Amino acid sequence: MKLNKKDRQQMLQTTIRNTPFITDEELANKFGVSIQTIRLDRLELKIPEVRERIKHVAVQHFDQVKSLSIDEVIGEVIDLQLDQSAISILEFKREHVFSRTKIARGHHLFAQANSLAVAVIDDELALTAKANIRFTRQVKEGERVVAKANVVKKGKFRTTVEVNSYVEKELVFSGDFVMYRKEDVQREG
Amino acid sequence: MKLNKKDRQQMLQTTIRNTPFITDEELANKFGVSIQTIRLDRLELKIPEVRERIKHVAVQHFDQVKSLSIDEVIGEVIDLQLDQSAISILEFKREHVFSRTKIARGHHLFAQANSLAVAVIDDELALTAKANIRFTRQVKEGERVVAKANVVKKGKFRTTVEVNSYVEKELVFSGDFVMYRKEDVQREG
DNA sequence: TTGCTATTAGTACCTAGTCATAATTCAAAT
DNA sequence: ATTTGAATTATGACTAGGTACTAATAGCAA
Repeated sequence: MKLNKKDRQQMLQTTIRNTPFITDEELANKFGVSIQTIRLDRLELKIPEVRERIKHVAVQHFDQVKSLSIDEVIGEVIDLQLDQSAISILEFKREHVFSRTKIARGHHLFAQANSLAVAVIDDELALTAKANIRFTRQVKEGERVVAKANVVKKGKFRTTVEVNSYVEKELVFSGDFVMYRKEDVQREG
Repeated sequence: MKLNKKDRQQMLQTTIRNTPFITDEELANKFGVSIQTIRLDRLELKIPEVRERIKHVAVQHFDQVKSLSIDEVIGEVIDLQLDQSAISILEFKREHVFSRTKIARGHHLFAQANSLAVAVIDDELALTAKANIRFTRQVKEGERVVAKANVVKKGKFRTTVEVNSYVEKELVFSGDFVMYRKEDVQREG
Protein backbone atom coordinates (compact mmCIF):
# COMPACT_ATOMS: atom_id res chain seq x y z
CA MET A 1 0.00 0.00 0.00
CA LYS A 2 1.90 2.96 -1.30
CA LEU A 3 0.82 6.29 0.05
CA ASN A 4 0.58 9.52 -1.86
CA LYS A 5 2.72 12.48 -0.96
CA LYS A 6 0.28 14.13 1.40
CA ASP A 7 -0.49 11.01 3.40
CA ARG A 8 3.14 10.01 3.52
CA GLN A 9 4.15 13.40 4.89
CA GLN A 10 1.35 13.20 7.45
CA MET A 11 2.57 9.83 8.64
CA LEU A 12 6.16 10.98 8.52
CA GLN A 13 5.40 13.72 11.02
CA THR A 14 3.75 11.43 13.54
CA THR A 15 6.39 8.74 13.04
CA ILE A 16 9.15 11.20 13.79
CA ARG A 17 7.26 12.65 16.73
CA ASN A 18 6.88 9.19 18.25
CA THR A 19 10.34 7.88 17.40
CA PRO A 20 12.51 10.94 16.89
CA PHE A 21 15.72 8.92 16.67
CA ILE A 22 14.87 7.31 13.34
CA THR A 23 17.21 7.96 10.40
CA ASP A 24 16.27 8.90 6.84
CA GLU A 25 17.36 5.49 5.65
CA GLU A 26 15.03 3.73 8.08
CA LEU A 27 12.21 6.06 7.10
CA ALA A 28 12.86 5.37 3.42
CA ASN A 29 12.52 1.63 4.05
CA LYS A 30 9.43 2.11 6.17
CA PHE A 31 7.63 4.09 3.48
CA GLY A 32 9.08 2.26 0.49
CA VAL A 33 10.55 5.37 -1.11
CA SER A 34 14.06 6.61 -1.72
CA ILE A 35 16.14 8.48 0.83
CA GLN A 36 15.95 11.56 -1.38
CA THR A 37 12.19 11.60 -1.16
CA ILE A 38 12.35 11.48 2.63
CA ARG A 39 14.81 14.36 2.55
CA LEU A 40 12.56 16.41 0.32
CA ASP A 41 9.70 15.68 2.70
CA ARG A 42 11.69 16.79 5.73
CA LEU A 43 12.72 19.92 3.87
CA GLU A 44 9.13 20.79 3.07
CA LEU A 45 7.93 19.99 6.58
CA LYS A 46 10.89 21.79 8.14
CA ILE A 47 11.88 18.73 10.14
CA PRO A 48 15.56 18.81 11.10
CA GLU A 49 17.96 15.90 10.64
CA VAL A 50 18.11 13.07 13.14
CA ARG A 51 21.18 14.37 14.97
CA GLU A 52 19.54 17.75 15.51
CA ARG A 53 16.40 16.06 16.75
CA ILE A 54 18.36 13.96 19.21
CA LYS A 55 20.23 17.01 20.39
CA HIS A 56 17.01 18.93 20.88
CA VAL A 57 15.58 16.24 23.14
CA ALA A 58 18.85 16.05 25.07
CA VAL A 59 19.22 19.81 25.53
CA GLN A 60 15.65 20.12 26.76
CA HIS A 61 16.29 17.41 29.30
CA PHE A 62 19.59 18.89 30.37
CA ASP A 63 18.11 22.35 30.85
CA GLN A 64 15.35 20.85 32.91
CA VAL A 65 17.78 19.05 35.17
CA LYS A 66 19.86 22.18 35.55
CA SER A 67 16.97 24.46 36.40
CA LEU A 68 15.64 21.95 38.90
CA SER A 69 18.85 21.96 40.89
CA ILE A 70 19.44 25.70 40.67
CA ASP A 71 15.99 26.94 41.40
CA GLU A 72 14.75 24.66 44.12
CA VAL A 73 11.29 26.13 44.45
CA ILE A 74 8.54 24.42 42.50
CA GLY A 75 6.58 27.13 40.72
CA GLU A 76 7.51 30.74 40.11
CA VAL A 77 8.10 32.87 43.20
CA ILE A 78 6.53 36.27 42.68
CA ASP A 79 6.82 37.63 46.20
CA LEU A 80 9.03 36.78 49.12
CA GLN A 81 9.23 38.40 52.56
CA LEU A 82 11.62 36.23 54.51
CA ASP A 83 10.13 34.87 57.72
CA GLN A 84 6.84 36.49 56.87
CA SER A 85 5.14 35.53 53.64
CA ALA A 86 5.66 34.30 50.09
CA ILE A 87 3.65 33.73 46.96
CA SER A 88 4.29 31.41 44.05
CA ILE A 89 2.44 30.52 40.88
CA LEU A 90 2.39 27.17 39.18
CA GLU A 91 0.61 26.42 35.96
CA PHE A 92 -0.66 22.86 35.85
CA LYS A 93 0.33 21.24 32.59
CA ARG A 94 0.01 17.80 31.16
CA GLU A 95 2.88 16.47 33.24
CA HIS A 96 1.11 17.47 36.47
CA VAL A 97 -2.20 15.71 35.90
CA PHE A 98 -3.50 12.17 35.67
CA SER A 99 -3.50 11.40 31.96
CA ARG A 100 -6.95 9.90 31.98
CA THR A 101 -8.91 12.39 34.06
CA LYS A 102 -6.77 15.53 33.58
CA ILE A 103 -7.07 16.13 37.31
CA ALA A 104 -3.97 17.37 39.08
CA ARG A 105 -1.95 14.86 41.02
CA GLY A 106 -1.85 15.77 44.70
CA HIS A 107 1.87 15.65 45.15
CA HIS A 108 2.38 18.55 42.77
CA LEU A 109 0.15 20.79 44.84
CA PHE A 110 2.00 19.55 47.88
CA ALA A 111 5.36 20.17 46.25
CA GLN A 112 4.48 23.73 45.36
CA ALA A 113 3.26 24.46 48.89
CA ASN A 114 6.05 22.60 50.65
CA SER A 115 8.87 24.19 48.68
CA LEU A 116 7.34 27.61 49.25
CA ALA A 117 7.23 26.88 52.97
CA VAL A 118 10.94 25.99 52.78
CA ALA A 119 11.73 29.15 50.82
CA VAL A 120 10.00 31.51 53.21
CA ILE A 121 12.18 30.44 56.11
CA ASP A 122 15.10 32.80 56.64
CA ASP A 123 17.65 30.19 57.57
CA GLU A 124 20.40 28.21 55.95
CA LEU A 125 18.50 25.02 56.36
CA ALA A 126 14.79 24.36 56.67
CA LEU A 127 13.17 20.97 56.63
CA THR A 128 9.59 19.90 56.96
CA ALA A 129 8.87 17.96 60.13
CA LYS A 130 5.12 17.64 60.02
CA ALA A 131 2.35 18.70 57.75
CA ASN A 132 -1.40 18.67 57.87
CA ILE A 133 -2.95 19.18 54.48
CA ARG A 134 -6.36 19.37 52.84
CA PHE A 135 -7.20 19.16 49.17
CA THR A 136 -10.39 21.18 48.92
CA ARG A 137 -11.06 21.30 45.21
CA GLN A 138 -9.82 19.54 42.10
CA VAL A 139 -7.31 21.31 39.95
CA LYS A 140 -7.55 20.66 36.24
CA GLU A 141 -5.02 20.82 33.45
CA GLY A 142 -4.41 24.40 32.34
CA GLU A 143 -5.26 26.05 35.65
CA ARG A 144 -2.87 28.38 37.45
CA VAL A 145 -2.46 27.76 41.13
CA VAL A 146 -1.38 30.63 43.36
CA ALA A 147 0.14 29.48 46.63
CA LYS A 148 0.32 31.91 49.54
CA ALA A 149 2.53 31.09 52.48
CA ASN A 150 2.35 32.82 55.84
CA VAL A 151 4.55 32.30 58.85
CA VAL A 152 2.15 31.89 61.75
CA LYS A 153 4.41 30.88 64.60
CA LYS A 154 8.12 31.26 65.07
CA GLY A 155 9.89 29.36 67.80
CA LYS A 156 13.58 28.89 68.37
CA PHE A 157 13.94 25.87 66.15
CA ARG A 158 10.50 25.40 64.72
CA THR A 159 8.51 27.63 62.47
CA THR A 160 4.91 26.99 61.52
CA VAL A 161 3.94 28.01 58.03
CA GLU A 162 0.42 28.06 56.71
CA VAL A 163 -0.01 27.69 52.96
CA ASN A 164 -3.23 28.27 51.06
CA SER A 165 -3.40 27.65 47.33
CA TYR A 166 -6.00 29.12 45.05
CA VAL A 167 -7.29 28.91 41.50
CA GLU A 168 -8.80 32.33 40.91
CA LYS A 169 -10.57 32.98 44.24
CA GLU A 170 -11.21 29.35 45.05
CA LEU A 171 -9.25 27.54 47.70
CA VAL A 172 -7.89 24.30 46.25
CA PHE A 173 -5.35 23.31 48.85
CA SER A 174 -4.38 24.28 52.35
CA GLY A 175 -1.74 23.01 54.66
CA ASP A 176 0.03 23.68 57.93
CA PHE A 177 3.71 22.93 57.82
CA VAL A 178 5.87 22.59 60.89
CA MET A 179 9.40 23.36 59.81
CA TYR A 180 12.69 22.63 61.56
CA ARG A 181 15.59 24.90 60.99
CA LYS A 182 19.38 24.98 61.16
CA GLU A 183 21.00 23.26 64.17
CA ASP A 184 18.10 21.05 65.15
CA VAL A 185 18.08 18.93 62.05
CA GLN A 186 16.99 15.56 63.35
CA ARG A 187 14.09 15.51 61.03
CA GLU A 188 13.57 15.99 57.42
CA GLY A 189 11.57 17.32 54.52
CA MET B 1 49.16 26.47 33.29
CA LYS B 2 49.47 23.26 31.39
CA LEU B 3 48.29 20.19 33.21
CA ASN B 4 49.90 16.80 33.24
CA LYS B 5 48.11 13.79 31.84
CA LYS B 6 46.51 12.67 35.09
CA ASP B 7 45.15 16.09 36.04
CA ARG B 8 43.94 16.74 32.52
CA GLN B 9 42.05 13.47 32.41
CA GLN B 10 40.57 14.23 35.80
CA MET B 11 39.35 17.62 34.62
CA LEU B 12 38.21 16.14 31.33
CA GLN B 13 35.86 13.81 33.15
CA THR B 14 34.21 16.51 35.20
CA THR B 15 34.07 18.87 32.23
CA ILE B 16 32.26 16.28 30.15
CA ARG B 17 29.97 15.40 33.03
CA ASN B 18 28.97 19.04 33.42
CA THR B 19 28.80 19.93 29.74
CA PRO B 20 28.31 16.65 27.90
CA PHE B 21 27.67 18.32 24.54
CA ILE B 22 31.24 19.59 24.15
CA THR B 23 33.20 18.38 21.11
CA ASP B 24 36.76 17.10 21.04
CA GLU B 25 37.83 20.24 19.23
CA GLU B 26 36.44 22.47 21.96
CA LEU B 27 38.03 20.30 24.60
CA ALA B 28 41.38 20.48 22.79
CA ASN B 29 41.21 24.28 22.84
CA LYS B 30 40.16 24.33 26.47
CA PHE B 31 43.10 22.21 27.58
CA GLY B 32 45.64 23.53 25.08
CA VAL B 33 46.36 20.11 23.58
CA SER B 34 45.71 18.52 20.22
CA ILE B 35 42.50 16.80 19.27
CA GLN B 36 44.38 13.51 19.12
CA THR B 37 45.35 13.81 22.75
CA ILE B 38 41.75 14.36 23.74
CA ARG B 39 40.79 11.29 21.76
CA LEU B 40 43.44 9.20 23.43
CA ASP B 41 42.17 10.47 26.77
CA ARG B 42 38.60 9.55 25.96
CA LEU B 43 39.76 6.14 24.80
CA GLU B 44 41.57 5.50 28.07
CA LEU B 45 38.69 6.84 30.16
CA LYS B 46 36.12 4.97 28.08
CA ILE B 47 34.18 8.15 27.37
CA PRO B 48 32.11 7.87 24.18
CA GLU B 49 32.06 10.48 21.42
CA VAL B 50 29.89 13.57 21.69
CA ARG B 51 27.09 12.25 19.49
CA GLU B 52 26.83 9.11 21.61
CA ARG B 53 26.75 11.22 24.77
CA ILE B 54 24.00 13.41 23.39
CA LYS B 55 22.04 10.37 22.34
CA HIS B 56 22.43 8.84 25.76
CA VAL B 57 20.97 11.90 27.47
CA ALA B 58 18.15 12.05 24.94
CA VAL B 59 17.25 8.37 25.21
CA GLN B 60 17.20 8.56 29.00
CA HIS B 61 14.88 11.53 28.84
CA PHE B 62 12.67 9.90 26.26
CA ASP B 63 12.35 6.70 28.25
CA GLN B 64 11.56 8.71 31.35
CA VAL B 65 8.79 10.61 29.63
CA LYS B 66 7.32 7.39 28.30
CA SER B 67 7.42 5.55 31.59
CA LEU B 68 6.02 8.49 33.53
CA SER B 69 2.87 8.61 31.48
CA ILE B 70 2.41 4.85 31.41
CA ASP B 71 3.21 4.01 34.98
CA GLU B 72 1.79 6.72 37.15
CA VAL B 73 3.18 5.46 40.44
CA ILE B 74 6.30 7.15 41.74
CA GLY B 75 8.75 4.44 42.69
CA GLU B 76 8.68 0.78 41.75
CA VAL B 77 5.66 -1.19 42.92
CA ILE B 78 6.81 -4.58 44.18
CA ASP B 79 3.61 -5.76 45.79
CA LEU B 80 -0.02 -4.81 45.34
CA GLN B 81 -3.11 -6.26 46.99
CA LEU B 82 -5.95 -4.05 45.86
CA ASP B 83 -7.89 -2.49 48.72
CA GLN B 84 -5.50 -4.08 51.17
CA SER B 85 -1.85 -3.23 50.92
CA ALA B 86 0.96 -2.21 48.60
CA ILE B 87 4.70 -1.77 48.71
CA SER B 88 6.94 0.40 46.56
CA ILE B 89 10.63 1.15 46.47
CA LEU B 90 12.23 4.44 45.47
CA GLU B 91 15.92 5.05 45.34
CA PHE B 92 16.77 8.64 46.19
CA LYS B 93 19.12 10.04 43.61
CA ARG B 94 20.64 13.42 42.96
CA GLU B 95 17.43 14.77 41.49
CA HIS B 96 15.52 14.02 44.69
CA VAL B 97 17.76 15.83 47.17
CA PHE B 98 18.74 19.38 47.98
CA SER B 99 21.93 19.96 46.06
CA ARG B 100 23.70 21.58 48.97
CA THR B 101 22.85 19.26 51.80
CA LYS B 102 22.06 16.03 49.88
CA ILE B 103 19.00 15.62 52.09
CA ALA B 104 15.85 14.38 50.39
CA ARG B 105 13.22 16.92 49.53
CA GLY B 106 10.00 16.21 51.36
CA HIS B 107 7.70 16.24 48.40
CA HIS B 108 9.39 13.22 46.87
CA LEU B 109 8.70 11.16 49.97
CA PHE B 110 5.17 12.49 49.87
CA ALA B 111 4.83 11.70 46.17
CA GLN B 112 5.95 8.12 46.67
CA ALA B 113 3.52 7.61 49.56
CA ASN B 114 0.64 9.47 47.97
CA SER B 115 0.83 7.73 44.62
CA LEU B 116 1.02 4.38 46.39
CA ALA B 117 -2.10 5.30 48.35
CA VAL B 118 -3.80 6.06 45.03
CA ALA B 119 -2.63 2.80 43.49
CA VAL B 120 -3.84 0.62 46.33
CA ILE B 121 -7.44 1.78 45.90
CA ASP B 122 -9.48 -0.65 43.83
CA ASP B 123 -11.51 1.92 41.97
CA GLU B 124 -11.47 3.73 38.67
CA LEU B 125 -10.74 6.98 40.36
CA ALA B 126 -9.07 7.75 43.65
CA LEU B 127 -8.10 11.19 44.86
CA THR B 128 -6.51 12.39 48.05
CA ALA B 129 -8.81 14.52 50.18
CA LYS B 130 -6.76 14.93 53.32
CA ALA B 131 -3.43 13.83 54.60
CA ASN B 132 -1.61 13.96 57.87
CA ILE B 133 2.07 13.34 57.50
CA ARG B 134 5.22 13.16 59.59
CA PHE B 135 8.81 13.20 58.43
CA THR B 136 10.60 11.27 61.13
CA ARG B 137 14.13 10.98 59.83
CA GLN B 138 16.20 12.55 57.08
CA VAL B 139 16.71 10.60 53.91
CA LYS B 140 20.05 11.07 52.20
CA GLU B 141 21.13 10.67 48.61
CA GLY B 142 21.65 7.03 47.68
CA GLU B 143 19.20 5.58 50.20
CA ARG B 144 16.36 3.27 49.19
CA VAL B 145 13.01 4.08 50.67
CA VAL B 146 10.46 1.30 51.03
CA ALA B 147 6.91 2.58 51.34
CA LYS B 148 4.26 0.29 52.79
CA ALA B 149 0.63 1.20 52.36
CA ASN B 150 -2.23 -0.35 54.31
CA VAL B 151 -5.92 0.27 53.92
CA VAL B 152 -7.16 0.89 57.45
CA LYS B 153 -10.73 1.99 56.93
CA LYS B 154 -13.05 1.54 54.00
CA GLY B 155 -16.26 3.53 53.82
CA LYS B 156 -18.64 3.96 50.94
CA PHE B 157 -16.80 6.83 49.33
CA ARG B 158 -13.78 7.29 51.51
CA THR B 159 -10.90 5.00 52.18
CA THR B 160 -8.23 5.70 54.73
CA VAL B 161 -4.76 4.52 53.83
CA GLU B 162 -1.82 4.50 56.17
CA VAL B 163 1.61 4.68 54.60
CA ASN B 164 4.88 4.10 56.42
CA SER B 165 8.17 4.53 54.65
CA TYR B 166 11.43 3.02 55.78
CA VAL B 167 15.13 3.08 55.04
CA GLU B 168 16.32 -0.32 56.23
CA LYS B 169 14.36 -0.74 59.48
CA GLU B 170 14.11 2.95 60.25
CA LEU B 171 10.87 4.82 59.84
CA VAL B 172 11.51 7.96 57.77
CA PHE B 173 8.00 9.00 56.87
CA SER B 174 4.49 8.19 57.89
CA GLY B 175 1.18 9.50 56.72
CA ASP B 176 -2.55 8.95 56.92
CA PHE B 177 -4.31 9.59 53.65
CA VAL B 178 -8.04 10.02 53.37
CA MET B 179 -8.97 9.12 49.83
CA TYR B 180 -12.12 9.83 47.88
CA ARG B 181 -13.24 7.45 45.21
CA LYS B 182 -15.37 7.25 42.08
CA GLU B 183 -18.72 9.11 42.12
CA ASP B 184 -18.00 11.39 45.03
CA VAL B 185 -15.26 13.34 43.38
CA GLN B 186 -15.73 16.79 44.79
CA ARG B 187 -12.24 16.86 46.04
CA GLU B 188 -8.88 16.17 44.66
CA GLY B 189 -5.46 14.68 45.05
C1' DT C 1 2.36 15.55 -27.13
C1' DT C 2 3.05 18.92 -23.85
C1' DG C 3 3.26 20.38 -19.12
C1' DC C 4 3.60 19.62 -14.41
C1' DT C 5 4.51 17.35 -10.21
C1' DA C 6 6.69 13.64 -7.88
C1' DT C 7 10.38 10.87 -7.44
C1' DT C 8 14.99 9.25 -7.93
C1' DA C 9 19.97 9.68 -8.92
C1' DG C 10 24.37 11.57 -8.53
C1' DT C 11 28.01 14.67 -7.04
C1' DA C 12 30.58 17.54 -3.93
C1' DC C 13 30.94 18.81 0.64
C1' DC C 14 30.29 18.77 5.90
C1' DT C 15 30.94 17.34 10.97
C1' DA C 16 32.63 14.68 14.30
C1' DG C 17 34.21 11.22 14.75
C1' DT C 18 37.12 5.76 14.47
C1' DC C 19 41.26 3.10 13.65
C1' DA C 20 45.95 2.41 12.62
C1' DT C 21 50.59 3.93 11.89
C1' DA C 22 54.24 6.96 12.24
C1' DA C 23 56.77 10.82 13.79
C1' DT C 24 58.07 14.01 17.26
C1' DT C 25 58.78 15.96 21.97
C1' DC C 26 60.13 15.80 26.64
C1' DA C 27 61.79 14.46 30.92
C1' DA C 28 64.15 11.24 33.69
C1' DA C 29 67.80 7.64 34.19
C1' DT C 30 72.06 5.83 32.96
C1' DA D 1 75.46 13.66 26.95
C1' DT D 2 72.87 10.13 25.36
C1' DT D 3 69.37 6.80 25.58
C1' DT D 4 64.90 5.10 26.76
C1' DG D 5 60.00 5.26 27.33
C1' DA D 6 55.92 7.71 27.87
C1' DA D 7 53.25 11.39 26.12
C1' DT D 8 51.89 13.92 22.46
C1' DT D 9 51.03 15.18 17.74
C1' DA D 10 50.48 14.19 12.83
C1' DT D 11 48.75 11.79 8.91
C1' DG D 12 45.80 9.12 6.07
C1' DA D 13 41.93 6.12 5.11
C1' DC D 14 37.34 5.37 6.36
C1' DT D 15 32.41 6.05 8.56
C1' DA D 16 27.44 7.77 9.40
C1' DG D 17 24.17 10.77 8.44
C1' DG D 18 23.54 14.19 6.73
C1' DT D 19 23.19 19.38 3.32
C1' DA D 20 22.93 21.60 -1.10
C1' DC D 21 22.59 21.45 -5.70
C1' DT D 22 21.80 19.73 -10.42
C1' DA D 23 19.97 16.53 -13.47
C1' DA D 24 17.34 12.79 -15.04
C1' DT D 25 13.20 10.03 -15.11
C1' DA D 26 8.21 8.56 -14.10
C1' DG D 27 3.32 9.23 -13.93
C1' DC D 28 -0.57 11.37 -15.25
C1' DA D 29 -3.87 14.84 -16.92
C1' DA D 30 -5.19 18.39 -20.38
